[in-house]
Amino acid sequence: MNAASRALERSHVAPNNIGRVKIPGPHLVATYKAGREIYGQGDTVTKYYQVKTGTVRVYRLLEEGRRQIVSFHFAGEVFGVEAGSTHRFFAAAITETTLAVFRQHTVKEHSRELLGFALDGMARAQEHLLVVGRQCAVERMAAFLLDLSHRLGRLRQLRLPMSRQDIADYLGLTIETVSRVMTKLKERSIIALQDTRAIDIMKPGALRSLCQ
Amino acid sequence: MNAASRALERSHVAPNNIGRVKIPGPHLVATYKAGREIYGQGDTVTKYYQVKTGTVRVYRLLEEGRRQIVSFHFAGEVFGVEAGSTHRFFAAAITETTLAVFRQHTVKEHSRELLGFALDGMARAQEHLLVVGRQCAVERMAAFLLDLSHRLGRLRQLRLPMSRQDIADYLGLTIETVSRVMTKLKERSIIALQDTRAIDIMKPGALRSLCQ
DNA sequence: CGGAATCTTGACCAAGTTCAAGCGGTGTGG
DNA sequence: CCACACCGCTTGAACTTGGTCAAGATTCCG
Repeated sequence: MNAASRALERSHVAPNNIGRVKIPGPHLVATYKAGREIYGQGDTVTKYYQVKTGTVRVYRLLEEGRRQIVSFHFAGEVFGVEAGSTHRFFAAAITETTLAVFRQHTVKEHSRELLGFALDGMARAQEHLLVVGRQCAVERMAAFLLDLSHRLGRLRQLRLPMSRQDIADYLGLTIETVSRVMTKLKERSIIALQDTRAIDIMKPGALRSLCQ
Repeated sequence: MNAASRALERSHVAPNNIGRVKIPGPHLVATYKAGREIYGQGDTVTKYYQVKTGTVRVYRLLEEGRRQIVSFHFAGEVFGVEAGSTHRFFAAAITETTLAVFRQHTVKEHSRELLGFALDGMARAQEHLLVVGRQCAVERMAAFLLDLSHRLGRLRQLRLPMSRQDIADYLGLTIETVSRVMTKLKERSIIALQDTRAIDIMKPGALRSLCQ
């Protein structure tokens, strides 16, 4: 297949095209304490949300205590836009979070702006799928850390808002594996840890070559 | 978490809301032989497509010959709508396929209809992610077969348009594992195989209880 | 009929999970 | 102020699932 020979650069989902965009129209601002649920699976869709500060996780609970986190959302990012009339996932604040809340009264008249969010969400889910479907544990962590550093402002120093359990459930791993991979990256001096949540990316190049 | 106690019925992505919809506007009809590429990663996005007959796979090639199939598309389904101006995946015909081809000149004026496709694509990718991230091999196959039977018209008898390799690359497994799981399902009389591509779902209930 | 795909099966192996114990920080109550 | 329990994280050892490698079987065609 000649297609294979084409340049396949890692495509990060355009992080800035809706980044800190101010969405026009009236909205409320709501604050959620860490751990608070924003909406639940089965709830009627009436609003969508833009993170002002904090971090949100969108996830599904499966039987036997399994959980899959579908996406994290940071400042500027939009979530809660869905295909049907009821939410198919749960959303919760990870840290204390403030949200701009928009009414979704007439999806039709907002379709132009919503389209961007939907396409972005689709792209994110697809890239995520790639990582979870075809990469090993180290590659997943590398991809995750790079994505995070991009979305939090291309920083070398990261402060993780989420727990190891959240990371594990996002990457389709166990908490123990996440921990072991962290240790391995630390041993190779690819990252450094101030404490468990404060990560320093020492060798971004090494991370990049790991995940692709 | 009280959220966990809510009814969590398996949410199949609404298969019919854009199913066989006739999209208004001028379009070409194009035919692709089995295996032919429809677009490649990096190509400029100028069109989007609705399958009239046949089956399409959308995928990415990774290093070391790894491949992840992001989605399959059957008659009536739309693909090729993307966030950016270049395609982030490859698309190819699996069997001989005819497509209705729509120009995407002004995304803005089509945003209302495109929104539906984008939301649908997002939902599909998210459900897929769930399967690949948190289910074992048997559960993945079960989910796959059920999804397929829904989308091909809630049939008991399926004719798989794709190879074992395609299924493996869709589910994040190897071809050998797919084969072994098929055999196991056959041994348990949950499915029956006329030939490798013709599947009879004997116990849909058993399949359903397997995948969740 | 022969040759090439495609698929199945088996034996072995490795990555990641499971289970269990220990560490370190934090908060609480005696 | 210290003791103790709790929580999140790390580490180790045993185990399991699915991957790898290799050999056959089956189908598809020319």
